[in-house]
Amino acid sequence: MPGTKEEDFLPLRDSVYNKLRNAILTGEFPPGERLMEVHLGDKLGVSRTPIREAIRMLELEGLVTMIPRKGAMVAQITEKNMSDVLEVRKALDVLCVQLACERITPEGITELKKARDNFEKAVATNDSRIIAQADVEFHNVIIKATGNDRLISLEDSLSLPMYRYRYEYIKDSAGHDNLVKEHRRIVSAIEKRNIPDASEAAGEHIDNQRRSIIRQIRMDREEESLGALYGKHR
Amino acid sequence: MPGTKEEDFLPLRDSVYNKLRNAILTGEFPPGERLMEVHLGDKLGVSRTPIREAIRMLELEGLVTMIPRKGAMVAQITEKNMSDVLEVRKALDVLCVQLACERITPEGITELKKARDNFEKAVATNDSRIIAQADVEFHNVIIKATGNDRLISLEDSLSLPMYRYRYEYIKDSAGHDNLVKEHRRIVSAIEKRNIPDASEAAGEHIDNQRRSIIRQIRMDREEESLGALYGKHR
DNA sequence: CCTTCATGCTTTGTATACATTATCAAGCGG
DNA sequence: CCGCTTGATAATGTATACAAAGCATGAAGG
Repeated sequence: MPGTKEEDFLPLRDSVYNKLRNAILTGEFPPGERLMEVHLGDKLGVSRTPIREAIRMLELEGLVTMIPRKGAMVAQITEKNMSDVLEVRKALDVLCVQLACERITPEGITELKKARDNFEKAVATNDSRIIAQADVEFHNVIIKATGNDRLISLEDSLSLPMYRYRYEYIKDSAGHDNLVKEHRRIVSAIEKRNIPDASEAAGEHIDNQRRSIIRQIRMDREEESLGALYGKHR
Repeated sequence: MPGTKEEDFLPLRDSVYNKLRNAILTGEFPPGERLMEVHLGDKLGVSRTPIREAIRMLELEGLVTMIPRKGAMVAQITEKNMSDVLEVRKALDVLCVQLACERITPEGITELKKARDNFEKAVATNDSRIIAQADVEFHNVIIKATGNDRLISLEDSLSLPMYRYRYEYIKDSAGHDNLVKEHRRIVSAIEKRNIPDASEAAGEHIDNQRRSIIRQIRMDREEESLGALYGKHR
């Protein structure tokens, strides 16, 4: 009884996809790591076919880069790259709260408040992992409230590349009070269906995230250069 | 010497992808058509493997729907679906012109004006195919001017589903004067780097498109019902 | 000593064979 | 006559075998 979940019922390619995605997001597979089909298939106990399909999915989400006849590697995280994603996400997050203002149902509002409270409880634990999880769920409630399926899937895939920085972002943000305040403001604006206020709050929320992530990337880069100086590379 | 282009050098999966995409966009494969791997492979003279990979790509772009263990079919176009896409595209198109206002180079402006003039010349021909092509190129200039790679690829894939309606949209829009006027306004606003004006113009541009496409979908649906009444189905 | 070409190994691209599952129809039973 | 079960069939899921291309290594020649 391996898997211990319903994992046994979903196709191998999805199972492989989940495993690879996790490995990338947690940093087990660092940027630049080559993804070789036979090797991975060997490691995961499946053939090349599901591996290939999983890698294709990851490519479309921007987590891996493929070069024809050369192979796939974990996508490099550049400042430009992340900046591009965040620019788009800002526009879409603002759209999300706007649509949520217009369309959220009373049940949705209840759910949203619950997610907000949940987040505050998570913050109290001071455990990055729990906080990150609660944060994702909070945003998912808003996104779902838009009722726009395309928007939902886009937000999902644009969030992925940043999860590699989520823990640091959570840890970093000096005192989580800011996050809590921002969430409260968003909830209150959506509840009052105040579109301008909600838009502004969502925009600032992303801007803060951007600042934190960009700083993190710059730190990583410096660390890397230092490592190179000391011959730690290779 | 088939292909007559460099098609012979790109992987089979990409070649298959292009062919299938075209067949869907031109309506040769109507919505609901099942895409069976063996059949397609037989028809195109390749094995199932490249077919599968091409279908996966099309799925990620929303042109086909896959159901595990059941197969793939050409995505149904519903009003909701198209409305969802257009809602997102409005936000992204507005973002495009905003960024273009900030970042476009003098060469970009020259190129933009050229694209605008080109479009007006295309309109003069009164040939839907030429007009549609010029319209796409005009928008591509703006999108490229943003310098945001992620935005570029997103716009690309969100435009695809609507190409199925592009010809009708072009034909439909009562006198193309409106389109010409809108393009002129956008160009002028970008040139002056007037973000509010550019945003408004881009927003209206999409709203017009939305109206036209929604109308078209409703007409299609009625036609379909009529066909059913007369027993034309199946 | 450097450059270049050839050769072999590694890896991806493609085809095909085998396994599994969903669908449909026919037959049996109520 | 209706419904359930069961089996045949056809399609997808997965594995593997074969082809071709890229890259590195090394040897030979200048």
